[in-house]
Amino acid sequence: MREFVDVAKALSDSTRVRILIALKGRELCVCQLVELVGLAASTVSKHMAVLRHAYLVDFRKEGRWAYYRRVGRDAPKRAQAALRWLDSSIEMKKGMVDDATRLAMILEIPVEELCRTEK
Amino acid sequence: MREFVDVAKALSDSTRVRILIALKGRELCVCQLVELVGLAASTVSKHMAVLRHAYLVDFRKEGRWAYYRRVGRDAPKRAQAALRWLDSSIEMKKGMVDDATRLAMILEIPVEELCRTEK
DNA sequence: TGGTCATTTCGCCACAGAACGAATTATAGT
DNA sequence: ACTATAATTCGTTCTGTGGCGAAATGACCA
Repeated sequence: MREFVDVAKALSDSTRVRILIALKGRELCVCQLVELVGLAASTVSKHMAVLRHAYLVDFRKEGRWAYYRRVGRDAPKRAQAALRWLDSSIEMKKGMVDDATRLAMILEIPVEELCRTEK
Repeated sequence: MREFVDVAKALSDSTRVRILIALKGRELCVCQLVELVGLAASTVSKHMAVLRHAYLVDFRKEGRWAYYRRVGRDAPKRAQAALRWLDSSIEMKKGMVDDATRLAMILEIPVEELCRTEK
């Protein structure tokens, strides 16, 4: 019950949903997510903490970078069910398409270059 | 997308989740829901408006009473999928059992009597 | 050891939303 | 028509959360 509501809360913000959709089938670095959603790094980091606590994402640190990915089969069932619900509910339209093309462009750029703070 | 987040928001409050669980397989009057969750009628009414706008519940008015029920097959797919997700995620434990027995007691009382304001 | 840089944590502000009681609306009964 | 009452809407208060920039953390490099 408590856990269910926590997961629902995690899914009840459009930025977090955009991130989860972007993470479908791939892992992404924080700086790539920052570029995708166009918010401050601290804000994105906070969002990722929310997703982590709901067991919707996992991450690994590689040097200075943190790569986030969706949780796998070892995650709680409610998290997997939530991701299935998300994927089955989202239709590709409006903002989603924009994100998809934007993400494609981001993936073109090497991470080392993308993360340069100046830009 | 927008719609998905709205549904997720509707599910991200424990009172609303309790109500949706109570509504599984039956319709309930507002005064019964008030009795169940123990909140002010105005608060419950607002919760029901949120659930309505997310297309998770429907209602019919019978005289002074308003009977709420879960939406049926004619509702948006995302709403039905959300309810399926809810049902599959909730396990009967802790607060849920309390609600179940409490609801059983409430159902014993005729609505006309239950809605008497004095009590 | 010191400097740079990606990420997170902290402190703050602004707004969304959950709660209540009071006022309003609508229906039933007299 | 008047009263009673179930439900909703309104106005208010308070807590929770999203946003940012600044400071702290931790890793790499020189």
